[in-house]
Order: sequence, then structure tokens, then C-alpha cells
Amino acid sequence: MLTQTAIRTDAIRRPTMLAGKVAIPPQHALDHAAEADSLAQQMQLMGPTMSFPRNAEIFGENEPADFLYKMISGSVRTYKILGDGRRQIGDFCLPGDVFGLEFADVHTLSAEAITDARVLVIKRSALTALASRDAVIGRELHALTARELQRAQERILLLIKSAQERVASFLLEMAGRSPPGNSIELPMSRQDIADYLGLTIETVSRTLTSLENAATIEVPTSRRIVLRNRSALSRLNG
Amino acid sequence: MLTQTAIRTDAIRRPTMLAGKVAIPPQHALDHAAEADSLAQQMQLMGPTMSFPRNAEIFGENEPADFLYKMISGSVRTYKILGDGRRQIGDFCLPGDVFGLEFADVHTLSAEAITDARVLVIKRSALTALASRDAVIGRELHALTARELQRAQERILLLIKSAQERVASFLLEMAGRSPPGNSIELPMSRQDIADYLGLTIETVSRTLTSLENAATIEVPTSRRIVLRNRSALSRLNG
DNA sequence: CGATGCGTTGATAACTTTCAAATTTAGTGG
DNA sequence: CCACTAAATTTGAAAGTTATCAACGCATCG
Repeated sequence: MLTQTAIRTDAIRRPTMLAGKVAIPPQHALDHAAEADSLAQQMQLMGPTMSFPRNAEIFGENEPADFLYKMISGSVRTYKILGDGRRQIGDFCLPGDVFGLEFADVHTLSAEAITDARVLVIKRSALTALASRDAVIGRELHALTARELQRAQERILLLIKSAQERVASFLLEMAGRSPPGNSIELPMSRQDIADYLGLTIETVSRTLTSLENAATIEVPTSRRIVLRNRSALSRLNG
Repeated sequence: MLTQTAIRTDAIRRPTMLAGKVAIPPQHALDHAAEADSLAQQMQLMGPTMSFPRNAEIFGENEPADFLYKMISGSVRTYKILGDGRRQIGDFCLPGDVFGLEFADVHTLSAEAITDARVLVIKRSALTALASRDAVIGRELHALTARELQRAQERILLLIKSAQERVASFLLEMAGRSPPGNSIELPMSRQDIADYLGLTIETVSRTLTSLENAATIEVPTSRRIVLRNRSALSRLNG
């Protein structure tokens, strides 16, 4: 079968710890929004930031899940290597996203920087301690899990569809997570996209070309895509 | 494309309320296991049981999620109808399983009885009230969501695989949820299985026949399957 | 430059779906 | 209990989709 990458590029584990360089939000930002997003605010205060170069491993599958992470800049992929060598990408993480949150005590996925990335590192024990004292934090933690569950369920719906539908959904998803406008900048390679959608790199490439031929999108460079006809994409999306 | 059922059999909504008939566990069952599974015990005490005949709807997508449910006997499917009429089955629920737990206030899936089914009905507001008073219950509620997330992620891994691998995984999953032994009784139709695995009914049928020809399984009746060679199935599983 | 990595394109093979029909099973009324 | 009808499942043949294998273009980088 081998739908996906069989050969892994070895990830370098070469993080740059920027200890003490904690981003403290300006006070006025805390004034309003009362308990609106206290989790996010607490997290800002809890951990140092780390910088990872492109392709560096942030954590590996089955390693103890003592930390979780919040993207500051750059992009990260989480993934799992299957028994036969295929790679399934769990998620692409963009600034603001939280990843590495586990319920069990080991990571079920690995994580690598796609581009140079800065992340906030939060000690899990500190966060759970906080949650046990503050019900609001606890609820937000639960909400985070619930949102991940919802995303997983959307992905299930995506994976039963055709290649065209998967690629269209992917583009719309990325557009939704990108700055407003019709142009999206993809940080990830075609192989990453293929492993995310459960397709081969060739099928992804061909599908993009055919969407381009249909004037639904433009592909000025391989990493930049302009949506020309969103409704056609949404229609494909089902 | 139409991978899945396009025509739905109309579900009858004809539940039989057995109000007051709450199963109270014998006291000695509560003595030990202290807080081991207080959620399950609390739920026993909270709600009435309802009986649904085969194919009856238990709740519909987008209906208010005021209740959640715990299977007592029989089996239930949760599902979603897609824009183009396809049906994706979210889960098969067997005795002991909890379903209908939502984070938002409406159901994201519908639920129907596959066979005549008895379920415990729990008012969500009561449970969340309980959870806000008792941290243990809260944690168990969170654990329930986390477990669902894990199942969803396993399903994602399943859906990128070939038809043989999907069917093999399905059989192993059902075997794991059935009483010990190599024989499993499937409460659901081939169409249900197909809509669960993202395949057509014909592909499911053919795959089962080919597994039977390979002496990996036996199919004495269409609803009963005997695993003859689990390691072969696991190998297919990846 | 020549090597290397990434993306695209082409031809062919493998797999899954679709459409159609045969067969078995289940349900119903006599 | 049997016969009959409807529903579910299996099987067959053909078409459609995606993967695989191979080659090519294009950029980056030493």
C-alpha cells in the first residue's frame, strides 16, 4: 500500500533555549476579557520560549509528556510513523495553536518544526496543578481537548472523501487559519500535505494542477496558492 | 463519489420510557473501588432507563444536547448525513459505552438503535453540576472526552489504509469489545460497517469473502464471524 | 558547474466503486 | 409450518480513481 512517506528525513534535535525570555502581556490586555481566556494568559506566564530550527524534533512519540507547547511563530507538524513506515501527519500547528497536550503520560505523536519555530513551553504539572485550584482553567483545558476532538471528527469526514474533496477541504482549512485574503502561504511540503490527507505526493500535485486548470486556484509558486473560486472549492468540499 | 448509503431508512422515534426503574447497584459494590469509577456509579443513580426498538432514533443531529446516554443492553449507532447524502457512522455503541456527550449544546451526530436497546438517560445539567462540585467526577468526564479523542485518532489512522486493513482492524476492534473467544456477533448490517469504514457494502462483502478464502476468518452466518488466524489479521492491521 | 532536493508530468498497474444480477436470509400471512 | 415477498448479502463485469514506477524540470547550494 505505502500511501505515504516511507523514508524519514532524520530530525535534528537542536533547540535553542531562551530561558527567562518570557513574554509578559501588557497589563491593559489583562484588564478586559476578564476570565475570557485566562488559560492563554496563564500559559504566557508559565514557561520559557524555545526556538527550533527547521526539521528539529520537538518531542518524540512515546516520550514522557511532561510539557505542552504553544506556537509563537513558525509552524510545526505532529505525526506518527506506522508499522510499515508510512507517516501520518496529525496536525499542522500555526501561531496560537497549542500542541502536545496529552491525557496519558506519554506523547502519542511526534512533533517537528516545519519552519524555524518559536514555542512557549509549559510544564504540564504546573498547568494541572493550576487547573485543580482554578475551575475556570480546568474547564478551558477540557475545552481544548473537546476542540481537538472536534477537529479529529472533521478529519474523519474528510478522509472518506475523494482526493479532490480532500485537497479542496485542506485549502479552505488553511485559508481559514491564514490572514484574511485569498492568498495562502503554505509552510509545508507536498509530502507533508500528502501525509496529512492520506494521499500520495503525486495525487496532491495532480489535483492542484487540475484545480488550477479549472481556474479554481492559482499556484504562482509551489508554496503559495491563490483561491480564485471559493464557492467551487466549497462545493467540492461537500 | 457516493461511497456510502444515500437513502436512509426512516427512523421511528418510539421510545418506551421506563420512568423510575433506575438500576441501583447493591451496596457492597460501592464499598470498594472507592473513587475508582465514581462517575459510572453516579450515573447509575441519576437517570431513568429508556427502551428503543430497532431503528428508533434516540436523538438527531443539531438537537439540543440536554441528555447523555449509557448503554445497558443492545447496540446503537451514531452517524452524520453528509451534504451529498452519504452517511458516515461515528461509532457503534455496545453495553457500557457512553454516547451523546457533547461539549457544545447541540448534538453533532444523530443516534439510532441498531437492535432493540435499553439506555440509561442522564441529564447533562445534573452531571455538570455534579462535576463542578466534585473534582473527581470532573476529571472522569474529561477522561471520557480524552478517550473519545483517542478513538477518533485511531479511526483516522484506519481510514488512510486499504480496504483489507480497514476490515481487519474492524474485526479486531469488535473482537476486543466482545466477550472473550474467537467468535464475534455483529449487531450491525454490512451497510453499517461500510459506512463506518468509508467503503461500499460490496467492498466489505468481497473483503470478508477473501479473508474467508484465505482461512483467516469463517463466516457461518452473515452476522457471525469466527477469527481463525488473529496474527494474520493483526499483520494486515499494520 | 554537478549534485541534491522538491515538484510536476506521463504511462501503467492496482484497487475500489458502480451497475447489474443472482442468491440467501428474514419477515409475514395464511 | 409453509409459501411468498421483501430485504440483505454476495458475486460478476466494467469503469473510474489513485498508487506506483519512471523521467524530467527547476531551483538551491556547495
